[in-house]
Amino acid sequence: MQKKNEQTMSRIYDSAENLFSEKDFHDVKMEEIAKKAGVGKGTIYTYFKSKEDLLFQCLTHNVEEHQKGFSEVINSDKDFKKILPEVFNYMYAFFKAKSPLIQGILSLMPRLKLSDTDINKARQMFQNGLNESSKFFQRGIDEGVLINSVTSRQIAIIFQKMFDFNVLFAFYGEPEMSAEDCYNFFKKTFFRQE
Amino acid sequence: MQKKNEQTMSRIYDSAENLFSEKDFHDVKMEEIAKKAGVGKGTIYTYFKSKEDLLFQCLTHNVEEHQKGFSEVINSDKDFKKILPEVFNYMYAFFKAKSPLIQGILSLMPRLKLSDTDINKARQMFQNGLNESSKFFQRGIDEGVLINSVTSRQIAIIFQKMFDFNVLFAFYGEPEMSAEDCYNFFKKTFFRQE
Amino acid sequence: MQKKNEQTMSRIYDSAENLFSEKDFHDVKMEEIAKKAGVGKGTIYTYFKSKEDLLFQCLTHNVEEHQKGFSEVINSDKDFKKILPEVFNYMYAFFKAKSPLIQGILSLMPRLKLSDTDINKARQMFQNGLNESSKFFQRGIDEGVLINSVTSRQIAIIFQKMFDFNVLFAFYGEPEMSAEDCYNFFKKTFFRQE
Amino acid sequence: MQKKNEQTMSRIYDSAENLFSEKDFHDVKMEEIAKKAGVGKGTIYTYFKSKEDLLFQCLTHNVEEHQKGFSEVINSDKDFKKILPEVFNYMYAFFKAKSPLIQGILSLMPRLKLSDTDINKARQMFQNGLNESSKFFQRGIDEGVLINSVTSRQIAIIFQKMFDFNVLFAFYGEPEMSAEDCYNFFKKTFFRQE
DNA sequence: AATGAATGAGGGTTCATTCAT
DNA sequence: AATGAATGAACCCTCATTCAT
Repeated sequence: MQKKNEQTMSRIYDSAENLFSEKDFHDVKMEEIAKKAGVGKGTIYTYFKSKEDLLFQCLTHNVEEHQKGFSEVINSDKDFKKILPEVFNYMYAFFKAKSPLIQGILSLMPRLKLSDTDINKARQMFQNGLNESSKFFQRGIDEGVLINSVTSRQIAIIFQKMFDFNVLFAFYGEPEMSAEDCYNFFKKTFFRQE
Repeated sequence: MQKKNEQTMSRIYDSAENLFSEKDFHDVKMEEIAKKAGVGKGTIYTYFKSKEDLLFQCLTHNVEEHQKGFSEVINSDKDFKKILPEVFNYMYAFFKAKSPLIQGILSLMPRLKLSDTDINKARQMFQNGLNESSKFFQRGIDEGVLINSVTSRQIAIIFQKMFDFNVLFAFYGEPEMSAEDCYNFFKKTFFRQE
Repeated sequence: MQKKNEQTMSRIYDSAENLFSEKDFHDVKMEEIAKKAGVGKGTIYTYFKSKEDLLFQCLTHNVEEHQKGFSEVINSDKDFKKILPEVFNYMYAFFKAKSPLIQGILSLMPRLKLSDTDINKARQMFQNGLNESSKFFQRGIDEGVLINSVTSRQIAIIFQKMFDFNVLFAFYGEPEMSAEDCYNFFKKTFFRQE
Repeated sequence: MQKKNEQTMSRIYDSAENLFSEKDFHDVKMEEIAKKAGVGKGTIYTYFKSKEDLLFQCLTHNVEEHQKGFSEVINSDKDFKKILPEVFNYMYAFFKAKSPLIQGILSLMPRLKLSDTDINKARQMFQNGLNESSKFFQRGIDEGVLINSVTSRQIAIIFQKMFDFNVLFAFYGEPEMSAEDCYNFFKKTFFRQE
């Protein structure tokens, strides 16, 4: 019984994440989510309180997964310079898939009818993420690879934002930046000049 | 479309811009716009074809106004270093007010039922804006103030994005960046080290 | 002053009659009527109480005009058989142009917010029309041209309905009946067999 | 489109047919249909794409049902003269109930946003109806009961129109024709004189 | 008298959510 | 637990009518 639940829930998650990542919250219909998940519309409400809750759980689900993966990548023993390209590949793939989902949340969050507990949970989650990547970039600074005129926390934020650039680029008709482009750009901007 | 009363239109613009800047397209109700503008619901449709058209016109209206103001600021005779702080003040104020509106458009644009003419107009408008600011940053590069490891166009894009950072900052519970903070940050990142 | 009024009113009549004859009451917009009449929307309300009143006045206007013309045609001294083709030409032209207007009224009438006076006026008008044409067909019966197995009044009603056949014919994809076809049909149906 | 509950659909059909038969398309409100059907407003949209679609389906539904019944009546083995009064009873009852609905369609059809498939289906349906009754009247001609100075097709059309006479009669304040009156009238008009 | 900008009641339609099965 | 038919609040938009000029 529990197993079947897990599977159904998982299918709903996948479907919802896919759709929320693809389009705006209001343009994703519950019916669509149900259909893609291969379940009835009512079933979703067995697992999630509301559409907004579903979005929120998706975010949590995604970000936690992401941060687990991200931690694995950055907590390698190799030195900073060796890891960095991997980090970019990882982030690039993640943001390409999930950026709209996260953007959606960020702009929706203020109006989300969520409990304070939930909001704090989200905040904490993001905080942890930022802390984690800050530590990583601090390592870069400490190893003398990155400039120290900006803090590791600032770098971490810009780093995240960087993967959103493609939205603008697409709009301007510029070619998209590849993971490698991002890496080179980062290098130019934040690496210490020899 | 355009009928008579310049003032009514202006009031609708103001109201719509305010609301579209404050929340998501789907969460702004026509009635709300009308109420805030102090006009009847139907009046809006005397000036704008649809809600989507209204959003689009708001964008055009805003961006054009912004670019006029921006051009005035950057096309001063003073040298780059003197102008830069003013530019930051200007951009900061503008983005603080309009960033959500522009973000909204950017994420909505692909699904907007706009004529090709309108889309091209928008694209052109943004292109012009980017070109204008690119030229400005090129001046900074040419005058030896800015690093030349990134192109002026890239700087222009990062420059724009920078004013979005506060959205993330607010979410992380970090204190907002002031215009001056932005300026200092920019200096640290893009100024040539002496 | 009075003259100018007459002219404006006349232009509104023409415009409204045209449009009401062309399409359904609800599909004719006041703005459209005003535009076609070359007047402002508000002007119509100087002459007519409401859209429904306008429709009603149009009908009255038309039917009275029609009946005046019709009377002229049938009250000729020529004998019945001579006049009949002319009558068909007249009716055919009139119904081709006005049938939708009249149909519109007939189906709308029950819900028309008209004063009892107005309704009685309309009823009287139609009654007069029927009486007039009944008299004519009675002449045909009396002159031994028409069969006497149906009353003149019944003939008069069928006669009117006949000109509506083309609506059905068009729908069935049959070729329209010309005035002459109508005449021949009438002859076959109502003429006494020699 | 078609979901499950046959009964709900049936209730919507009945309600819509009633109302569309009673008044003009534009004067029938979806809410009214829903209320009369004892369902929620939204429920209608589970079964019908739009108001226009509902009207169209009503027509199809009615006409098909009518033609099935009509066929049963006329395809009896009894001879023409025996069947005819039954036919009149049947048609009279049907048109008394449905004529306004059909009239409504016919005048609305040109502006209905229907697919070509739908329009052709409708046309075909009406054609079949006409063919069926034409065949019947042809039998009357062949059996020497009806005059042959008009074609069976023409008779079929007049026959249909005859049941609309009451609309005009009501308007003129004449007493309605009963089924028997219609029959007698038809006899007078189309029966071969002995 | 003439205008047309302004109005807002009203209607069609959507869709998150519920609940009987 | 799962379903999907049913619901109705909510929303965009239309258009007859009004009224200040």
